[in-house]
Amino acid sequence: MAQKDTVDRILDAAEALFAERGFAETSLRTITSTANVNLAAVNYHFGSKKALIQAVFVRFLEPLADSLTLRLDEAEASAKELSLDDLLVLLSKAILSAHGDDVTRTASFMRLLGLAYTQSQGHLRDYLSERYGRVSTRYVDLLRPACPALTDTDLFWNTHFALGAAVFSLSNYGALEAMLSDDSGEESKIQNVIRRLLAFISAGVKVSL
Amino acid sequence: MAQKDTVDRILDAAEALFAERGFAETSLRTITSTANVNLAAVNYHFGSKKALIQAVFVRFLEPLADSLTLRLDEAEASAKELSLDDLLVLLSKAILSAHGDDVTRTASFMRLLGLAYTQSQGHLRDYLSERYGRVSTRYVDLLRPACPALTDTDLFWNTHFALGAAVFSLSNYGALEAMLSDDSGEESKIQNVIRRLLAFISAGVKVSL
DNA sequence: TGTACATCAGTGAACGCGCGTTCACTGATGTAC
DNA sequence: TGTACATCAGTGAACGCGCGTTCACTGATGTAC
Repeated sequence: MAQKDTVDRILDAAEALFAERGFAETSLRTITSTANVNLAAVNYHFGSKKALIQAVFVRFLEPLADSLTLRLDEAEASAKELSLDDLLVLLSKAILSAHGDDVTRTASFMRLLGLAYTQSQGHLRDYLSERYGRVSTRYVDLLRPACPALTDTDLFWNTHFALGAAVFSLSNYGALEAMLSDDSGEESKIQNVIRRLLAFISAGVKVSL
Repeated sequence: MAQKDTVDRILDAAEALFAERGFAETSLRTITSTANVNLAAVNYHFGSKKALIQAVFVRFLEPLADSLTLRLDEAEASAKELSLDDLLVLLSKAILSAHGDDVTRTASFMRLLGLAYTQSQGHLRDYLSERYGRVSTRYVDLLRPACPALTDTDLFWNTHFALGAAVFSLSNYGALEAMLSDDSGEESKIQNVIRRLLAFISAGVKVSL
């Protein structure tokens, strides 16, 4: 077949359009016409719009969770202590490598994560935390010994500040990049921005009240 | 009159409901019935739903911009150098004092700011940056001498990381607080969280690549 | 002071529209005997 | 090998519904002379 099959075409279009406009603002008619697919195909393959939203997240997060689990296994097997920076680098590598270095797609998916938090997608939050709670808990548990000076409350808030910085800046990456004057050129390339972000987070997370 | 007048009741209901659910997910019917007001009153007083959204932002941001301008005037008149921490404290005091220490309302408004960034409210972004661009540019210009070690690009990205940490964590404050176990009690009071946030930001913003 | 008119906040009902979903249907492929 | 039936991806048209907006209208208050 010259084209990808229907299910993938729907997921591709939905992912891009949701990231661009949000969930409520993207209609099934827009998705299906972008995907060159019949309107009824979404309900045929996924059952509902809600289920389509979940499927978009699962398609992205499943490889990410696998990659993260694998890297954590390796790191723990090596038996040496994992520093905060080790853990940050590990996470960012897992995120970036999970989809074949398609950095743009990763950045645009960050928008979806941001939307999932801000928009009232309760069904999605519950679904994702049920499905990926284990690996994220495991990661946070490794953060504790890496930051021995911090109380649990310190760590809780600092990780959420860090999450906010990451989600917000990556999800607005396109708009932010456009704000920088053209002559800064190389400096704003996304890999550089991620290095900046990691440095920012690394400094912030270590702070205790 | 026993009740506030119609315009204020509409704005109160809209602010709360938008923050809770997002713009597209909140219908005029929900707003007007919450406000005990006729459905047509929104279009009568504001002209359209878009204009209502803008009015909600203006009602909150106008006192904030005034308060910030006043404090910047005072600080610059004192003629002593403003450190990064001086500037952060100044901004957070301006934000918190702009609405009579109603911290909860301030936190819920942060959700609206987050939504304005993530949801496709292009009209809103343009409108707000036209209206409040001057005072925010003035603030950023003061940040530069306070962080002499940073290049403009450093400062650009670091301020946006900081903005992300602030918007995300305050806008999800309710949900995050609920995640903390009950026995941490006082520790999560919002004033404490803001102190934590300022410390996090202060450390992060100083970082250069 | 009294009358005529203008202004304005607010109302109730209806408008057309785009939405997610449903349903009867088609046509291709696979399976049983 | 041939026929009958089942399965399944995909389709076109329609469904009812909730949405933002409009419009003719009411009733109270203010203004002019």
